Amino acid sequence: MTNAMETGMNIGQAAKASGLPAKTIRYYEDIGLIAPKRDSNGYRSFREGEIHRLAFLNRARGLGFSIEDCRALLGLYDDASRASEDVRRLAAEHLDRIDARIAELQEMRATVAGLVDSCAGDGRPDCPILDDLATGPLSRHATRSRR
Amino acid sequence: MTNAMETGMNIGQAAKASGLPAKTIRYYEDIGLIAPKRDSNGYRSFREGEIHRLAFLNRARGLGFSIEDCRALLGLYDDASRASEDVRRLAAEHLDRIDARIAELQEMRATVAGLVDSCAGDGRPDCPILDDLATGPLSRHATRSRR
DNA sequence: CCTTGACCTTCCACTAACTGGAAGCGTCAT
DNA sequence: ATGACGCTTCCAGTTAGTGGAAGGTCAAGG
Repeated sequence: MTNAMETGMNIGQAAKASGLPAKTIRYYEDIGLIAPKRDSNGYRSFREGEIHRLAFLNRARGLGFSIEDCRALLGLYDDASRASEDVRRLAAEHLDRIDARIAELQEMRATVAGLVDSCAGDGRPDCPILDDLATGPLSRHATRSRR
Repeated sequence: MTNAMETGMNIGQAAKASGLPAKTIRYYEDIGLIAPKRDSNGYRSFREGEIHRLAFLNRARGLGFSIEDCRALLGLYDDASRASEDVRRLAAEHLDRIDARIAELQEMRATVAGLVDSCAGDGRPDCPILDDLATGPLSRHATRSRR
């Protein structure tokens, strides 16, 4: 049997229960993602609902959703009359961003791997990596798509 | 034959020639990556060497090297007695970081793609995405490797 | 009662790599 | 000389926290 009068966890307990560092929890309160009650001594008091929200945030952030995405997701989570379409769209857009980022990184990877391969990596100064950086194509601001 | 008295480009020309925005060039000077001379009117004056360095930076940044990596790479570039080993190691470490990041993103991608697939995305409120976020495993601070 | 140590509080500063904008000269063509 | 640019500096904001200082609170032990 648990106590009838649930007092709520303090931030250290909430951190353990949610998996988030206490600092991060305070930060999330600062930016309005959560709003725990305070005890008479000024300590934050987290109960089931808040812990849940924190775990939700931990998971969403772990999947790479931005803080603003998380804010929107929590809003939808709280809204019983939401349309799952809205949630799905948010996630699908995030998926697209992940895919774009992966593609970008894979392109970098290919180039950098080529450079590493081309370099002897010995004590001599000759280095195709530096040669390439010095004379290779201008990539970033010249060719990368604007958004 | 080019002019015997090279005057040097001003920042706008240097931006065009290097592919970097003027703002970024000023920033690179601030943090000590370049040190262009000044004309009598206070304008920066870039010549071949500086333009080259800027293009080098543009390319290295485009390959994802950090500013500090770039500083080190430029240092090696300037050092005729460098060992290509040092350059190669820098690049190889960067490659490892890229690979780690790609792996991380691919894991996110798989999970997010699964969530998107599972959601009807219609007008009804039922949403497996929110359900998963609310109850799924705590990923980030719970399981991710510390460094 | 007092102290010690582990919590908790707030607030300020710092991170990476820029980007935007304001205020104020310089330059050039009309 | 007037307007349109281009250049200068400096300040602020971006993302998502993290680190640390200064100080209040609480439970246990002496």
